[in-house]
Amino acid sequence: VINIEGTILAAAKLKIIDLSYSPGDSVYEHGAPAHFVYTVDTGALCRLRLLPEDRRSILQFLFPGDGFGYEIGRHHRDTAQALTHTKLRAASREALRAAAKSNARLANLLFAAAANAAVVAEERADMLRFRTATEQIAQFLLEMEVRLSIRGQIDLPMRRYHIADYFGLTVETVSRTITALQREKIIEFRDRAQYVIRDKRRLRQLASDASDFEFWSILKRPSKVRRGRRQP
Amino acid sequence: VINIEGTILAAAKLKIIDLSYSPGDSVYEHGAPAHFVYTVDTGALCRLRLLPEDRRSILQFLFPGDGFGYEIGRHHRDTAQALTHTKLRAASREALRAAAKSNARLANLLFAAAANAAVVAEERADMLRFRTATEQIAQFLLEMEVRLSIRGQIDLPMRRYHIADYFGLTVETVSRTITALQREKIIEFRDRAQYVIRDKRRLRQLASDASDFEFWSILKRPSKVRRGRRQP
DNA sequence: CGTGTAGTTGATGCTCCTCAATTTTTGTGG
DNA sequence: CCACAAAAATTGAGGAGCATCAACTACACG
Repeated sequence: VINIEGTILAAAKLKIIDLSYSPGDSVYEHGAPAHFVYTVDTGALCRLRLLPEDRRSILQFLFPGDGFGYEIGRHHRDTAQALTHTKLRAASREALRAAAKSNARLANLLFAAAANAAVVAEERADMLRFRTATEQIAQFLLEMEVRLSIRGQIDLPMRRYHIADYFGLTVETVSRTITALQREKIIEFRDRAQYVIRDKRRLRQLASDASDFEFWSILKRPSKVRRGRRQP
Repeated sequence: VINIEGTILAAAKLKIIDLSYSPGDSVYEHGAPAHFVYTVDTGALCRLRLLPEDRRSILQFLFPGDGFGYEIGRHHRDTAQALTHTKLRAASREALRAAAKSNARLANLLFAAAANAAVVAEERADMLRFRTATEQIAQFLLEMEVRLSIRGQIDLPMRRYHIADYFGLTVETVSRTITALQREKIIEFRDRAQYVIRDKRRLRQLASDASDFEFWSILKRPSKVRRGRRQP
């Protein structure tokens, strides 16, 4: 949940362990004892939760600099999974807690990190409530550019179904939306992972309001556009 | 965001101010300088955010014992509004911060409160993603019973549109759902505010899975297809 | 080569929203 | 206390957005 960054671990003067994971590996699983806190050195991960009926909910994608793994209770409430080859640095949660007990400065850093996490989580709840699929995915593509782009080229570490589970959509909707954005020449995918933003102004506009984006009609354009109403 | 409870304020030995509000009064508004943190003594409030196009988003309902108003930055990011006659206790945010700087125990209490707020916010984001209107409202009615019931009778301090803005639904959907629950004799409303839970078992069941609830049963045939399967 | 996984595309329909009309409740002044 | 206006809540019809189901393509890997 909470972004325990490298600066915090340095302030605590804790012993750091280096870890390495391959795509698909779990750093920890739901229900496991929460012994460590982690920060991402290189690579990409996601925090997820399994729901009834084979659904998954992805809480967060994690990139270099992000922290995760801190729990209030004794056990992890989520699962952390590597998306690519990933290197982490870990420190003992108990040692961190013990250090915070006598070190007011450290405790205040932790407080600030947790308060920030709460704000971010509330913002996200807001996003999920009111934005359409197109708005959310446009926003997502913009954010991934900020974090991942190399000379304008973005290499997505996650699959379509990760994006779907992050927003509570289906893979079909994600696919259709991305296809529509390509047809409009707003983005361009070289393969399934690599893309370039061609029209950032329109993408930004879509991220804030997709109401004038005629999503389905664009998809149906090759064939005749049927506006005929369904019979009751 | 963060639940700064009375116990925390007591630990900080801060000067406490007593405040009183009438229904509709704002405790603070979006953009105002964040000078104080508050705990609810009596009454009910909500934290909300105004969105484009006359939409509102209610982040949280607040009842006796709940804390609110703490901000990371210098200004409030939300608005806090009284729903009923309300009494609050307030303390200076700066004084709290200053006390935490030298008091590691206090700083750790603040950290725990913030970490808890982050967990709650993440849970809520999850709720909003995957649950239907019926599931969310059933859950809501159960939670209000826990916090507000007096001898089995619940007196809702909020309007229908507050509930709608809390879940990102419309008042019409909230109204239809509540009417359906009454029709099924699961709950019973005396007036718009006061209700009694008549069949808690079924309400609990609906809160976790409303797929077999024949919601539009009067108008439409029930569907036997459940949402959310993903199997080849 | 088959087999499996990821992704795309199409047809159909459920859930909830929008708009509009109506009823009920609340608040105010005579 | 009632009359009246304003606000809140309910009800109905129809449509938008996304899910579901199904079929198909593309690619990886033994």
